[in-house]
Amino acid sequence: MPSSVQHKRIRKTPAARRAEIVDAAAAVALAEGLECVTLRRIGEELGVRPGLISHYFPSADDLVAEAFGSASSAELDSLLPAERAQGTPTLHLGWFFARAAGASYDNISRLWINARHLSRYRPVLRDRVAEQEAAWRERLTDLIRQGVDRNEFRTGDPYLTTIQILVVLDGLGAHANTDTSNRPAEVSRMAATTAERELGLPHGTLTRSDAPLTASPTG
Amino acid sequence: MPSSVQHKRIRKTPAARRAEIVDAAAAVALAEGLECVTLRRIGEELGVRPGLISHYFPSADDLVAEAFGSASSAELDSLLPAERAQGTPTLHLGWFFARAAGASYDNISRLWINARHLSRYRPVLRDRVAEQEAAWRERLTDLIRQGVDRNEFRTGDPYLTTIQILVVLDGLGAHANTDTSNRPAEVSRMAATTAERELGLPHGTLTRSDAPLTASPTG
DNA sequence: TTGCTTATTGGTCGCACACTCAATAGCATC
DNA sequence: GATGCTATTGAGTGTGCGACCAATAAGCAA
Repeated sequence: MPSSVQHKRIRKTPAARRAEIVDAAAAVALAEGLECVTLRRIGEELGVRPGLISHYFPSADDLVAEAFGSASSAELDSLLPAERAQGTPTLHLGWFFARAAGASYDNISRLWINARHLSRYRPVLRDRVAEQEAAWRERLTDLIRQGVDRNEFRTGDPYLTTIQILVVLDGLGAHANTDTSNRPAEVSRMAATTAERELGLPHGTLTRSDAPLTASPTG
Repeated sequence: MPSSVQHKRIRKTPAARRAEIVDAAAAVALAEGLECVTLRRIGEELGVRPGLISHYFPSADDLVAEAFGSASSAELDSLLPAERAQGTPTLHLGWFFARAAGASYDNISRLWINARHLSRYRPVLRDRVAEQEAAWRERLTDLIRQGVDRNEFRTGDPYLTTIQILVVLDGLGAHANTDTSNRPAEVSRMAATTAERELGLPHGTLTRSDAPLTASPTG
């Protein structure tokens, strides 16, 4: 029963192994933080020697950046799908805020704080953070533009509105590592409130309780 | 010329040495980040052996927390003085936003990101962050309450307004390690705009260009 | 089956970190 | 000027990290 330690080598294609490494790194980054994405830790996670991780990522910084990018873009796809099969922009925006205000979003908030801080020391990660920020901005802007086209939203500058919403969201997420428990409801609603104000929507439009808050807009 | 290395011991009182250590740690924390607050680094900063720092702070975590607390509370005193000798609440709030929106505030934003992230792993720091958050909230709430008393501001809930302002401020500060250069003016003004809206002030009241933006409110 | 490519291992090196503790020397006090 | 307290040193421990590299074996192709 040689199940505890792996002596038998398992040889995989570079593409498969690399994907496996990135997935593991993204999972560790989300659950424990980017500081825990080390050659040893990811190697252990996959039952593989640290040198192998080094082989696929000659610089550990690249792996950390890749872990963040992978986790972030996966979350973005889940939160704001690129192609929206069903539902109106208003509904999608409501779903977005419902999830972004929930406790399940805390891991993502933590990851963003983590990445924004670590950006200070790691240029590779800094570039990746900038790239992801652009991706989130673009995805949200697209949704707002579509809402404007359909006369659901009313704003003179969808891009500006997007940034304003994201600033509030960042501000709310900044405290993911501390309290957030005894936070007034008006504060938790701030992102949605901002969106409603800037998009000319009646107050409460984006936080209707009769909407299926937990359901995925595409599923 | 034994000027390069210090072989001569300089013996100070515990209180003086401790204060010296905390000051150096706070400076390093602000300039280079809390991760750089190490026994070696601070010892080198003071021309002293690392063991001495260990003597005053048996756990390095305590020093890191102290460094953050010291830097944060010093900045708070400078930004929102406890006793305001001159100027109205409106003027003080204007000064506050002027400084908080400037580039010189970036180091503070960086420090807060740093501390909020590191809180994830260090309970001692987490407590200190919570303490400082409370202090900032309290100081700003006091200012707003005073403005309400003098009929300069109009809000039903000074505490809630305070939190809303701080959330926006946190959101703006979150990007201190990345771009912030090509940020629309409306975004940079968001904190002041939020305050004006929530306090019933005419738009522009808190960002008047004729106010002495760089002067300290206490002299 | 044989051979070859290369994915994977195992071991090593240097570095930075916190922490411990006996030995030392500055300085106030007498 | 001698004495005692203790602030300060110096040396050492153990851990975890990234990086490097020769040796090995898995699995495909001939």
